[in-house]
Amino acid sequence: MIRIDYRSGRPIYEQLVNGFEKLVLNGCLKPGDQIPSVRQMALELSINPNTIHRAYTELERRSIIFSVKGRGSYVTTDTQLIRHEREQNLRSRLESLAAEARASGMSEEGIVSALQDGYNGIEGESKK
Amino acid sequence: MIRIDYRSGRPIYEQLVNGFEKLVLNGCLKPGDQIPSVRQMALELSINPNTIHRAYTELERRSIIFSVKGRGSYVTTDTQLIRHEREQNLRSRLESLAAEARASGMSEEGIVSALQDGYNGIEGESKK
Amino acid sequence: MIRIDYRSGRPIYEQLVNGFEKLVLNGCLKPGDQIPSVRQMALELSINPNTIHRAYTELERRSIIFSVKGRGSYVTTDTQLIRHEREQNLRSRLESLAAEARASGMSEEGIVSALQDGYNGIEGESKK
Amino acid sequence: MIRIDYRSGRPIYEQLVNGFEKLVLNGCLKPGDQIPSVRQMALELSINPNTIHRAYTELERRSIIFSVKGRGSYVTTDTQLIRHEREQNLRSRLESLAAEARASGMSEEGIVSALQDGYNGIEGESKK
DNA sequence: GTGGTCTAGACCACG
DNA sequence: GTGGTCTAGACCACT
Repeated sequence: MIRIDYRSGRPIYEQLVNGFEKLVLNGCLKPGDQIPSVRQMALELSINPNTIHRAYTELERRSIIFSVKGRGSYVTTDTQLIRHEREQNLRSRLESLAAEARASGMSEEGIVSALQDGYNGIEGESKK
Repeated sequence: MIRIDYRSGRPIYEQLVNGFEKLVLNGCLKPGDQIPSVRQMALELSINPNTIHRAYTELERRSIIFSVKGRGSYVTTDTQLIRHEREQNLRSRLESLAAEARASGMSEEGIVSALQDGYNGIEGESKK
Repeated sequence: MIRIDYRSGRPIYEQLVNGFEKLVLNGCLKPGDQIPSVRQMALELSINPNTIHRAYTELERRSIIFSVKGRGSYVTTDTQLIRHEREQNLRSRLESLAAEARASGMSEEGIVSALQDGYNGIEGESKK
Repeated sequence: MIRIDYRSGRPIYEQLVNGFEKLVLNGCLKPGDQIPSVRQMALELSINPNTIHRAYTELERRSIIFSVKGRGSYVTTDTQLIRHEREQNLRSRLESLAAEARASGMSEEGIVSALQDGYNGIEGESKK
């Protein structure tokens, strides 16, 4: 479900948080879905349970999941929040892409035009 | 220089091609730079030389590098082409991001606004 | 179907690519036709399957054929593309013949006149 | 110097005649050059000397070579004739190419334009 | 030493 | 069965 890159230098718990966040925003994990228990996850990935726990705590802090003592952890049922998160996520990706495009000398008009092409479904073969 | 993810299922040669392409478009590899020889690369990554060669062949087909028998392989000196590729690359990423945003129900105005914020350097601490 | 000249020094895979390209532009292979499988071709010509595969890959890159995993390889159904390729092919042959004629001291008028004779069907028994 | 394709079905002597003709028109064989003796040629190619002889006879009939009893065979010194042959050769190739182009539906203007591009040295990369 | 071609044989995913 | 990827090792041409 989630793959960890141990050589990337990025903290494992951060990779877990981003991984789950992505799955939820994706729709791969739907509101109310139960996610694997800390122990199960630890076994699957051969990772210390404390690391998993730290990731789940952060996800709960962000209200992306909620945990019920003795039962397990579940994806938030607040679809409003998910939608909002998804939009925030897209916004930040758009912003940084735009910043990168600017740094590469691309004009604002060029950026907007590319964006509109994508929005209006001009199926230019993306680079894959 | 380039890291291969052996578990991703993506062909190694493809990861190599994309990796080098990124380094060149980045500017990490500059026009005229010599890139590691097929055999050296094979040793570094513990990959069969044929696989490296396949990647280099594809890169040469795309005019991103050129190879000289008995000498080695070099980044293209055609800065025009690099600039053009970089712009195409940004364009396609913008387009697919816009398409994804649309699929998530984001309005066109929202997209353009996020984009302008990024372009004009509003440094929203992006989450990732 | 295609004959390989092993003593020519030209790579086998290149001869295969040119051979198939010619058959398709000729019309000997029609849009949608299935071409022999990699293994069958390898047996027929007593050539390593990898070499055949390399040729097919290049043909697919040029959109002259397309391959379907588990099914086989087929001539492109894009007749537009075939027509365009055929014209490009003729153009480049005309250009290089004209360049050769010029190098041999033939006048431009002479070339155009020969060309018109051929176009208008003066069936001079050509020597070959 | 000349390679024979035994599987092509074209008579060997004809391949020899065309081969020598090409070498002379090329300039690879210059006026006055001695060409290999019938016996030497027969040994080199492992071909019956009679076949070689037949080819030489035809070449002599066309005045492309001349033979001196007891001495050997030589390329004609009549540069006028070579030039003329070369031009005839080019003419016939132009004619048949034009006929082929017409059969493929190419317009006369297109043909003439391609030809002029080649004549005036527009170095479009030829297809190789 | 370099890149380029070819062979041989393995394993996978697809149908 | 099909195509696709990868490995291993050979030989060549070039410098």
